Amino acid sequence: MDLRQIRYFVAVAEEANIGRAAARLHISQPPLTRQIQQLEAELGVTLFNRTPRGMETTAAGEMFLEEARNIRSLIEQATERTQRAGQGRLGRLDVAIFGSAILDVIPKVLLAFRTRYPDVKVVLHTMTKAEQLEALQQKRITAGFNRMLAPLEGIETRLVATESLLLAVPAGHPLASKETLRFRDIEAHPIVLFPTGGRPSFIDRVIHYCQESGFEPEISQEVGDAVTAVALVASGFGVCLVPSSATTLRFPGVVYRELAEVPSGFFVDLSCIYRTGDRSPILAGLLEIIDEFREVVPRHQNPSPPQPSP
Amino acid sequence: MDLRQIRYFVAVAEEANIGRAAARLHISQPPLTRQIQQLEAELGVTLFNRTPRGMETTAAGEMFLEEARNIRSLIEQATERTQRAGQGRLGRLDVAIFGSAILDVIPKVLLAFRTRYPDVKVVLHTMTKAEQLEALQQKRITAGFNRMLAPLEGIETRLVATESLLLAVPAGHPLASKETLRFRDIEAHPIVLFPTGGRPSFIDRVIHYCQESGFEPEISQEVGDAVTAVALVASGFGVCLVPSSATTLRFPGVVYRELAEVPSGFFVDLSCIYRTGDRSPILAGLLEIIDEFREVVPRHQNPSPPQPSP
DNA sequence: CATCTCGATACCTTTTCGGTAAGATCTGCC
DNA sequence: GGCAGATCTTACCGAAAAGGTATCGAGATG
Repeated sequence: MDLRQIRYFVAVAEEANIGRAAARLHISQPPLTRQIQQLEAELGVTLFNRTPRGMETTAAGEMFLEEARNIRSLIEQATERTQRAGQGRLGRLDVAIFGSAILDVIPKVLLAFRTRYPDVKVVLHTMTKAEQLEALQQKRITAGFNRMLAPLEGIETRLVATESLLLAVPAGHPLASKETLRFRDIEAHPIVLFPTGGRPSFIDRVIHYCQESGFEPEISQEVGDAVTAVALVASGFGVCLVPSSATTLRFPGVVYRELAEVPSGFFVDLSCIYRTGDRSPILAGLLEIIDEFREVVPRHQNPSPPQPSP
Repeated sequence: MDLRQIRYFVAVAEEANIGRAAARLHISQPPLTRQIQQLEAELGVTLFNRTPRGMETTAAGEMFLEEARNIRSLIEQATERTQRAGQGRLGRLDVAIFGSAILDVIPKVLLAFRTRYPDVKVVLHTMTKAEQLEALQQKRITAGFNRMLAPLEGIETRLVATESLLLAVPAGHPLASKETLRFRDIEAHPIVLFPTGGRPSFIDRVIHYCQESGFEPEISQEVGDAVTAVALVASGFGVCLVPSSATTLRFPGVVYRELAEVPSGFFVDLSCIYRTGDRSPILAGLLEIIDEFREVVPRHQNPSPPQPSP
């Protein structure tokens, strides 16, 4: 069987006349006769009764007409869906985020993506940095969001946002009442760090800041993610350095304070990671949106060019 | 697009390798390459990423693979359903019956048909004889059941059953108690006749019997169908001649009596009517079942060869 | 009975499909 | 680093299939 034969059959069935059907198909009549005969031979069924007035569908022909129309509409649908998938307007986007990346900019990016590509199903997976890299290579996800990324073979990164760092302080804490807070002021106070697992991470960065400023931090506790860290701050475990987007986390008993006289490079990047050479148009659409958002993002604080202390 | 291309595409997608796919399709590799290229060109979409290890479906390719499998299964279904329709094992049978034909043999025939052809939907229409003939010509029905049919242009008949005639008598009626009942005994009693409309009908036949036996019947009432007639008999309107199959109608206060010394041709035929030249295999199936049933049918009475009165 | 309509058949031309041979590119191995 | 192997692509040729023209045959029509 052949789609041509199906198209021809429908024309003949609808016109009930080979000559007219041939005209409609822009071919001459004899080849059409032959195609119909071949179709009947292949199915082993008489589809038309030949009358002196033309062609009249049999019951089997009527059945085949119905199915033929189904086939044609399915093919139309297949074509359209494939083309839309090719343009990235239809399909599925598997994205991994780390625990506290649900804050602020990432939901905004994903919301914009879903609005622009309503027929792309966005599936969110929660994964650590290491899990994201593995999942990327196994193609279980198309993109991941993370911070503190070292350049890696086969993985590309795209900057989403650069965030300044704030200090989360319990409301009654001595530091909460100071007017201007300098980085060195942290020295005397226990500090909560995150995330555990997957070094180098933000923890190493914070320790490095402290050493650069000339002191060793007193580590109160290491926890898995920012949300837990801020919760511990609320309970009085100590203070904690968090990306500015964490201010979306309004925790009773916790206030966020900007710091002056900060060490150099006192900010963190949030990036999107994906496979090098991934030409998926859906990924391209996501990156495009990320690019649009990046210009708008740093609103809690300037993109923090390393501030020399006065 | 072409079913060949779809078949080829599925093979390549499943093998992820043009060479192996070509082997599976029993063609050489270059034509396969070309068909895939043509398919991609026609869709305007890249379906595969060419890697040094083989062919890897893109997201669009994945989408098309899914649709391609749907298309193939739909075509398989179309083929099978059409073939079954061609053999009369799938489709629809529109049958017309007259009011009281629901008795006895016709339900049995239709039940047997539905058992043998479970995928043929049987649709029953209630029509008078005239309506049946019109519906047949307009192809609204495939077959009808009726009695007393005159030969007609374009209509074929097939005998379903030949039934003897019985006399329906009210329980307390003088005739109900007689030991042997002869046809002439009817003479003194009012008679209920059916069906009205569409002469010549059973009514004329009964009147003819009476005249042949040498008397004019006293007509109590003419009604539309046998069921009504028997109901009137129960109410004391008179007696009534009914086909033997009417004994399925067990009406309180009505008894059925056989008659002796009957006129010649004292029976009625029940026939199936259909269009001359209708080659529908479903109709053929119905006629086949009717033929099988006819041999079994006359069980209330012998097929009633005209009995010469002694 | 001549004529018209419609589908089927015969025969030829053109298109398309599949096969063979050779090219280009990347991987992996010694 | 160069060479063998695998894989897809390109080029060209013969074979199969599709379409076109001319004609036939059967049934309807005036």
